[in-house]
Amino acid sequence: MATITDVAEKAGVSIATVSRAMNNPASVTGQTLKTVRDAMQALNYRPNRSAQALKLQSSRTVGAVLNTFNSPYFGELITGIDQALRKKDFKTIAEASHQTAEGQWAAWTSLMERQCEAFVVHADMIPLGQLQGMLEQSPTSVIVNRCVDGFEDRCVYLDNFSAGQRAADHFLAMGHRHFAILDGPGHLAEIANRRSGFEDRLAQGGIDLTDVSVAEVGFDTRKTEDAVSQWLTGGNKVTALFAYNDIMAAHALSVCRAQGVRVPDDISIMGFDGVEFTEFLTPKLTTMRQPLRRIGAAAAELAHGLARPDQMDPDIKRVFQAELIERDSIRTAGTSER
Amino acid sequence: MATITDVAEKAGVSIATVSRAMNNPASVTGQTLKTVRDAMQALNYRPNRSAQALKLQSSRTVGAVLNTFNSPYFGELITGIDQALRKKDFKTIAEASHQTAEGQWAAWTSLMERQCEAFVVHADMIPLGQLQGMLEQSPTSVIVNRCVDGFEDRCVYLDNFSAGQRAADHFLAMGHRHFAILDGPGHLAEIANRRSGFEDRLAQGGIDLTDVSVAEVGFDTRKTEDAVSQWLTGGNKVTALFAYNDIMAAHALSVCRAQGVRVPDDISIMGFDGVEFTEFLTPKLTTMRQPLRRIGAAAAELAHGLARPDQMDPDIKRVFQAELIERDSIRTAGTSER
DNA sequence: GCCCTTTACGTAAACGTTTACATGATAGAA
DNA sequence: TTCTATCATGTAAACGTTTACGTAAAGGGC
Repeated sequence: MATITDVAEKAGVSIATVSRAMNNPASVTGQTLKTVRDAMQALNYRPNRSAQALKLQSSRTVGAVLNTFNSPYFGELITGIDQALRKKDFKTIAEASHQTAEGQWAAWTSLMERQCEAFVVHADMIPLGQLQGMLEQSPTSVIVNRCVDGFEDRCVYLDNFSAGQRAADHFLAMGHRHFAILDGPGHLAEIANRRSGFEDRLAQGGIDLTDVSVAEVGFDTRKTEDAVSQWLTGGNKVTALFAYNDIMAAHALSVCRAQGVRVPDDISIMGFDGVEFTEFLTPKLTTMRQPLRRIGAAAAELAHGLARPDQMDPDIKRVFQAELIERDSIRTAGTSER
Repeated sequence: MATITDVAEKAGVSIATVSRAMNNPASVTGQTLKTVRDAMQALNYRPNRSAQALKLQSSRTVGAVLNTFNSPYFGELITGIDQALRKKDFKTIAEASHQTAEGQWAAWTSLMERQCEAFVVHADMIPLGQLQGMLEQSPTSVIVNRCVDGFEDRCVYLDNFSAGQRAADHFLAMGHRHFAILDGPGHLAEIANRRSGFEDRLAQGGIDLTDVSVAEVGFDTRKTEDAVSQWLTGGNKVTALFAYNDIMAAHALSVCRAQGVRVPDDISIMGFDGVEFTEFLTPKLTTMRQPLRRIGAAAAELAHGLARPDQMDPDIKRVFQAELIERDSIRTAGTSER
């Protein structure tokens, strides 16, 4: 790679002049500017951003810690982050943590070493205390999709409690009384919130929570299938199934189909996340959509603002509401059952 | 951020000793090592990778240019890339090009400026001549999913011609004679290859190619729906539909469902790519699977080998074959039709 | 006890930038 | 013509590392 010195030599000027020609063209004669630009062109010169970052103490980069790259959830999130940052003329570096606490730590610190100026971290596996400690130490880190006590102003997340409530409301309004929950990993605070909201409204609606079947299936699709299968064959008349994400809802749908159980006629299913493929399912899946792109963008803007306090937008939205997408996997209870 | 100088001061040694303590612990006394490590701990020291890269002239990073972040296709690809690089103790930086030639150029050069040592580039929009020029200039760039004349040894891709052939063979073997193709952007070489392969075998099978309906729908889902809708209502008895990707196949499925056309009874559909959600479709989609993760991994290994010729694995696979996943969206022709 | 080897550590240069400051030339005012 | 202000450019230091080289102390062989 050609360096600024090569360009300077070729153009017959000093490296300072080359630097000025790039960063402040007005401060250099038209003639010199042309010579320098020609030299850059001829040598295919590209500035070394590492050197630049070192000198300027600023990399114009924010790092993002994601669980994985190949999920529609994180795909949307990172797209939102990247789009927002692009507008600020910042770059994004993403690292995958593979959903382990160690991976999240490793990715986070790796991004710090790479001189990112701010961070958007999906830190769902890191224990609360440690997370708080890190947030204390790293003033430009923002946590996405988790609300951390004492650092609410540095968290951008979905209001899961309320989302759970509204999911329950919808089922209740459709007349459902017999519930099952395909639950995510219970140690994840936001998943727990969501379920709390759901059960909260169920209880208010007069449902005995001990009658609600809950299977904590985590990310295990096999467990999901077993649980659904059991609900379908057991005599407990579940008519409403709330899944903690769309993938699990899709698996539930498959099990129903395999067992000849009709959706929504025999059982209604609600997904969560609202990712693209839910639209292609049969029936089209009713789901609570997370505005992931906007969440990502808001988190990125917040992170950017933390790194550049003078440009901080004072009213960045931090708490987002899920949106119920009514499609075809839920119908009123009772019609085919009583 | 604490620097190596801070650590050296705190530990009461020179920066050289701190550096050695990190990179070659054996070259330092047990006592000093401990002092230094304590100081690093206390100051929460993280080495500055920019400075390191500058000095070492090596960033241990490869850059990847993708069309987008939120597609299952690129999700799988980048996962493969990242996994392979991780094994070599390299990092990945991905940039999204938004599927435009300018975006691909911008991402590529941006990654060069960020001192990546090698590149995995999805450069489907860059004109051939320019691409060849760039490959000439950048000896550690590898192109993924496109075969560039004269640079075959730096391309890792799917054998699309053969994939098209095998797709046709499958339809033919199932007795189909009336075809429609939902085609991608025709200017994309690999898409064209795929269609050539498909038509090649059709012709060999005695099909008159002028009888094959082709709609070049690109990425436009609306066009897809219109085209399918027309085939379904027209009198031309299409029984076999070959889509250039799974998304378009899913849309085709939706249109069929909306119009009361049964799949596969009335029409058989084959997708392409084999991404995860095809499994959740009804009927489960028969599709040609691209081994994207392996393709990504191979491309990454090749790129790494280019940057580190001494570690180059001489027999990295460059051409991959698609795999037919037989599911439920294709059945033998004739049963319900003649 | 002396010399040589080994060992542990420090000094300083270099990587590619940016920028404060210095310098020399040009132009305008007298 | 001379002095000064302005302007274009050059010089050199600094950013945080690594590492060749230098140096001083310790250890071993006689």
